[in-house]
Amino acid sequence: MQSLQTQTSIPVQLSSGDGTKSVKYYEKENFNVNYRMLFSKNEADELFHQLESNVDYYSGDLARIKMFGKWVNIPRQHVAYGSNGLHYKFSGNTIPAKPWSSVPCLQQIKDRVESVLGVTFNFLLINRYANGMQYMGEHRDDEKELESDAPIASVSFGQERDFTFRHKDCRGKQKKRSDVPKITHSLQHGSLLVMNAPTNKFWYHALPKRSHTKNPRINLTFRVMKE
DNA sequence: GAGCTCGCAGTGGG
DNA sequence: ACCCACTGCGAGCT
Repeated sequence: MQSLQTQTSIPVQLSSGDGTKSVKYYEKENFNVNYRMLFSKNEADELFHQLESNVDYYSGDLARIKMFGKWVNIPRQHVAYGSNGLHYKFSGNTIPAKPWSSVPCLQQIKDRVESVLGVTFNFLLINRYANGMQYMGEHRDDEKELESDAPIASVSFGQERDFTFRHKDCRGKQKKRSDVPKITHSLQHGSLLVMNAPTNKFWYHALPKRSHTKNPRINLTFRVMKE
């Protein structure tokens, strides 16, 4: 495990280009995030293909959220998997988890993540961004049913996209502080990004629009839910 | 390379 | 966690 202490650079950069080593970002300001490649190019290509062929995303009511009193369609596709009757509550909606066995390659990916991290996950949210116009706005994963001490493991396939972090005190017109840098990092095909506690209490994250980007990205976030 | 313009990216507030 | 309005900026062009 290679680690990198970054004090000042904006955005934070990877220290190694070979793609096989883990990179740890600075732990100032309660930011504790690791990034590494998890699958070879060939493995990632194959898994991306299998996910594209076998994952059925939610539609209709399960693809909507309520925000500021208005129901809107999410600007991406999503679906959840997990053990026995778990579900995911956010923005006024409740997303049920399908069984792991509905898509054969999920267990393989889960096994790889768990063996690398030494953590057992019971829930998976898959988000698919068909192109650069699809995105996810800034938010924290603060659902009550998430085990808040457990890491969140985010595996990426397909189109490389930027991912951003912003400290909670550096938002809004009357922000409390402006001295904490915004962090931008690219998520590569076959990579693993791990958000460790307490990052999610202090930092918002987003997958911003990239209007020139044409190709789809699939993201799998493994979580630990209270059962 | 200065100036312009138009689209994109970022932000804030509902 | 979205949508919209607004702003600043920068790539591309002349």
